Amino acid sequence: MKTQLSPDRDLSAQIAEAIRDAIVSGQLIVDARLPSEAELSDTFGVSRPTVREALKRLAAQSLIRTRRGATGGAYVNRLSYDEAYGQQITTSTLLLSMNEVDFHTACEARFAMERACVALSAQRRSADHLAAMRAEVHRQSQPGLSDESFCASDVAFHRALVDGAGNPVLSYQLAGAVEAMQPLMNMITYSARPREQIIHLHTTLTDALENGDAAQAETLLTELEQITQMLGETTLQARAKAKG
Amino acid sequence: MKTQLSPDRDLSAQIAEAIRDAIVSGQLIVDARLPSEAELSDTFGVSRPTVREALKRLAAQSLIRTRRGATGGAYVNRLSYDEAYGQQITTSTLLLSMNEVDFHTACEARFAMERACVALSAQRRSADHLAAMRAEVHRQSQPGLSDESFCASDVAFHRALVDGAGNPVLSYQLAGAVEAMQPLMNMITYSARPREQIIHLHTTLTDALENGDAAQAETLLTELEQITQMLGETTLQARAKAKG
DNA sequence: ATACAATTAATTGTCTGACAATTAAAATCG
DNA sequence: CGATTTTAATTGTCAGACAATTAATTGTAT
Repeated sequence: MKTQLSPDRDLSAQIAEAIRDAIVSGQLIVDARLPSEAELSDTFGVSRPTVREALKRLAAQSLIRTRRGATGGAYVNRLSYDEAYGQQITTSTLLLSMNEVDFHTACEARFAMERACVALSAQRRSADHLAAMRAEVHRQSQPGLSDESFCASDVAFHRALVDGAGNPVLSYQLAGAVEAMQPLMNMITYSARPREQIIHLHTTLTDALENGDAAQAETLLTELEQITQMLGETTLQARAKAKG
Repeated sequence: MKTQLSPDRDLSAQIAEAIRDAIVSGQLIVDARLPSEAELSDTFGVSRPTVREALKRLAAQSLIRTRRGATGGAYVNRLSYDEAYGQQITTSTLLLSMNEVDFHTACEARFAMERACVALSAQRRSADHLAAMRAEVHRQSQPGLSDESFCASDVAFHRALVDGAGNPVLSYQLAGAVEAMQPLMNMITYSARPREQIIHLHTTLTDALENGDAAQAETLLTELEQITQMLGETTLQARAKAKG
């Protein structure tokens, strides 16, 4: 662990960086215990508050966890898929909202990525995945469902589709991306007619995966994208009209 | 901003959460200035070090930036694509290394996602993208190139391919994913024969994009994946042999 | 000897108060 | 009016203290 600090940059940031490097490079392995705050103060030649600020930076990225008490201290955290999702989602969500990504771009990206794993899903999806998808389709066809709930169910449907590919890396990347786009997708108002269309496409898509027909599944996803794009456009136009 | 803190959880974590919520929900907009540390201490009823730990947590996620001086303070940060990349890459890299994702899975995910945008690239790639790709192919054919450099150039090539899709969301998601897999891809040793094959596929792939032939581009990517998978397997077998 | 209780030590969490460094604005002076 | 100095506000860092928590150790009674 590098202990040479330059005095002109934030000390806590440099210390956090040094420890992060040690973790990423494998010098500090999972569940390894870091020196106590007092020891770190000594080795880096800074005060304990400064060390603590550094440790909080790392804790914010789920790189370490801390525990009080006799055998307490800071331990290198095994980054779980769930934690990683969470961070990716907040990051992506902020990125999309702050940089004013338009609906069209977000939608295009989402469906492009989904098409990426539909071929694998057609080969590997389990009965559980198909059941989960059909369950969501059923929920979507319930009368009186709010737009938000319909949208949430839509996400769950696509999540099952993605998980069907049986590749955790793909699931991780896509789930993060799809969830991050939720705020944008949530702007849509789903009236009765498009809901019918979407539900029909979802049903057919599930059938296609059951039959291992990847090509048809891709075509159906493209159709879904077109409907979604149209709905988004309509919604935006309606808003612009209400505004002006 | 919620100021009600429960005494049994980390105060700095709760404060960070409260401010983060205010940012994500839009109560605090980009470039808004947070109250000074002294003011935050008062409103939350905690000491300044505690407030500072909370702010460092947010800074670690690039949610705020701080500046010293008269008009200094903590400001809500506009998350840039670069910062978001950086965070996604460290998170994904750690996730892959700590959870022992195998080469096959990582490789499959990478190429699946690349196929996701090749269709768009075939439509939209500019002359600049094609030029960048050809430049990397040229570098790859230089004699005496180290495996690591070859690999880095490979990433640059695929990065140009992805950017060619002209969708910043797609670029962001994919660039992060591809870079995170670098440590795994770097294990490969590229001997002369596979290099030739790869370079040939890269050239043909560039041509396909230039001609707008999406179908052929996808096929070529699949061939590239097969070669990469084979190389990975060979490398791993060689390592296992050397070990045992 | 064993089960249970009290003590102890190590460690993080928090507070107080102080001073240094930095920065922009305000005041001063030529 | 322009350049320089002063001032005020703010973050960065430090030192020392005490509270809270936790596990190990010690002590004690059965």
